[in-house]
Amino acid sequence: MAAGIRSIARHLGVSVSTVSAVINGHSYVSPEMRARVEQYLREVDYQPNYLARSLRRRETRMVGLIVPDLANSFYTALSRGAEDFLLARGYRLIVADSREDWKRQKDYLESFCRMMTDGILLVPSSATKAQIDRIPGLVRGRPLVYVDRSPIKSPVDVVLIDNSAASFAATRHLVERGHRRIGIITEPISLLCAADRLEGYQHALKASGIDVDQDLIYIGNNTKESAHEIGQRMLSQKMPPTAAVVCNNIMTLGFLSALRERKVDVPEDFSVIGFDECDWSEHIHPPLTTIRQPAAEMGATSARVLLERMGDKKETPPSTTVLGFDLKVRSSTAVLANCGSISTA
Amino acid sequence: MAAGIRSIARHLGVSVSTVSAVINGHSYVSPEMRARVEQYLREVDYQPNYLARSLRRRETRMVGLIVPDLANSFYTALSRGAEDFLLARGYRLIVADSREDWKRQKDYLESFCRMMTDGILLVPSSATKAQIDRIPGLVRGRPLVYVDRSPIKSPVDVVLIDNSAASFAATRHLVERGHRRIGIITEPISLLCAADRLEGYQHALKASGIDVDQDLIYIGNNTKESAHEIGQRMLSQKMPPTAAVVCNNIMTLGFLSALRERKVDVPEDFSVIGFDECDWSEHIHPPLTTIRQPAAEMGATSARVLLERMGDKKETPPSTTVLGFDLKVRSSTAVLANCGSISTA
DNA sequence: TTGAAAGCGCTAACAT
DNA sequence: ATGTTAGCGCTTTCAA
Repeated sequence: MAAGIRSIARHLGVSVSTVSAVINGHSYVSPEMRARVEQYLREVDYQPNYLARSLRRRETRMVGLIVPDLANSFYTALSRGAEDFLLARGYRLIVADSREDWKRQKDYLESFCRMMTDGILLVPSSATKAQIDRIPGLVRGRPLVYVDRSPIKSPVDVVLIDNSAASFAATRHLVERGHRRIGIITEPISLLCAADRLEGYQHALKASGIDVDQDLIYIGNNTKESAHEIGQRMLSQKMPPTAAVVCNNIMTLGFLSALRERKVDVPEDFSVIGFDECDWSEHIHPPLTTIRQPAAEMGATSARVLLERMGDKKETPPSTTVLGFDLKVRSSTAVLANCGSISTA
Repeated sequence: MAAGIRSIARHLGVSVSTVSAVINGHSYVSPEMRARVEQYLREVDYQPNYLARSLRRRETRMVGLIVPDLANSFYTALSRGAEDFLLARGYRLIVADSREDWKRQKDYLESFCRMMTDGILLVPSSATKAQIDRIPGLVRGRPLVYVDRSPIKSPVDVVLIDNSAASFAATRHLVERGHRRIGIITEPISLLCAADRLEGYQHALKASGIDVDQDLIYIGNNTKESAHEIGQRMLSQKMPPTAAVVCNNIMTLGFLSALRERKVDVPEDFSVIGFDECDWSEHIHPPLTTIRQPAAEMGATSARVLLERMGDKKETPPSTTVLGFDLKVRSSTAVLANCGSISTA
């Protein structure tokens, strides 16, 4: 159907290599010849077949990105950051959504390899240690960089924020508001990101002379539902906390709805601080205090690191790039009104 | 690097076609041979090169989807619906984000063609009529279906809801709450979707004996910012409306923030009804009354229509598939407290 | 400056 | 049941 280089050459009475040369802007083609070919190329609106080109060139100029939840606007922002950076350098970005599912992630990793993407950006989904260790093998030597989350001790490049410090800041913010019983709702701690956040939280408590209470540490799975369930459970405890740091913005929504159901007012009765800035962060009730991660920058930076790795012949050892974060204080965190006791059903 | 079919054949002392036959599950290979080959395939963890396979087979089993705003969860839901449907049928989905930008959309359309996707799902970005008319040409005969939005009178398959009826229902809901001055914040009316919504709105007003006031029709560009600016302008009018239907969920957020700035309380002073259900719809203040579109179903249905079109040799005329919607009433729409006058700065 | 020809890794006739 | 071979559409030596 679509005109190929061959038929074009035949039509023009020139060789395929000449046509190819003008398509690829090689300099030795005579101006007249170039004009004639270009003219015709435009006429038939020639579109190169990337399959053939990539097969021959042995590069696709595509990079794949896998995120655990594309419905989470943190990851769409990250994706746009990476896309813009790559587009400006002649690469296309293919994004895939693992939905926090190991199988899906594995399939995408495999697909990307089969599609011959030149490199892979991965926000690993939570998984078992054994699964996580399989990742480097799955990409079969292709350049890979972990973004936002990373395995504990990884043999590949990583780009993320200082999650420990971020969580420390969040927790300290709550302590400064007078809270002593502070909970944390975290992701499964199979990944460094979650482990660091937990660590920062514990560190902040200790630094303030508060004992870490294991009953105040809740593990969710990054869904609204799990956070909702955690909220229910939390409020049924004998001594519920008066504040919580929630490590994922989707979980924040689920947690807030549990509080609302139990008629626990935020921030009068309970303070909440979330991770990641969203479209709706300032629109929900009450406007949410959050730890803001530079999502777009994270995407762009990881793309840069990946491109560097791709162009690196001398096996430079894996790098770790740490980005900044900041605390955006809104209305969801406040000094407790009736210190110490909150109404639970 | 990666083992190819050729080196595998050589290693096994068999021909490439035999290896190819077992890879593709052709039945005429003897059980022993099959076992031996499969065994080795597993051993080296053979991954077929999709570029080569697709080039040869002249099909990629990939379909491309372009949405205007991936940060809008309506479109991520749509995308997941399409992805699940396609995956189950052996197709992969590539999603791209045009960011409501014609140039980006055009580039992706072109990219998809060059990548030889077998079909394309398109939620067209708003654009000029001339641009929209170019779309069928850009895909160069590739199967295409418009999703959610479509050009007025399109020569290709379309899947959407009855936007006119949806907007009618939204407007009527407001009328039933006693509102007479009702505004509509819509997308650029270059596409049928927006035109229909405007039409449904006007129809509902007329059906209730209310004159359509051109000053109550606002055209935004699907960004928070544009809706915020519209909100400002609206509240500065001599006779502002007391309610509005907002045709896009991102614009709803921007519009609400304008109301908040002007200290106009929702729903006491002003009622708002939005389009599309989001994670945060029930979490914002106040919980939002919305028209719910079946996003995932829309994705799946459009994928089905596309596959049918792809497998259709006899040029069946373009179809239009209309999906249902419903009205989810929450707290953002109410009877006006102080009928008729609202406080504007 | 242009052309001829050899593949990239795979599939699918077409032999055998 | 297995092997030989001709491409898919392109890029890229290499020769002319």
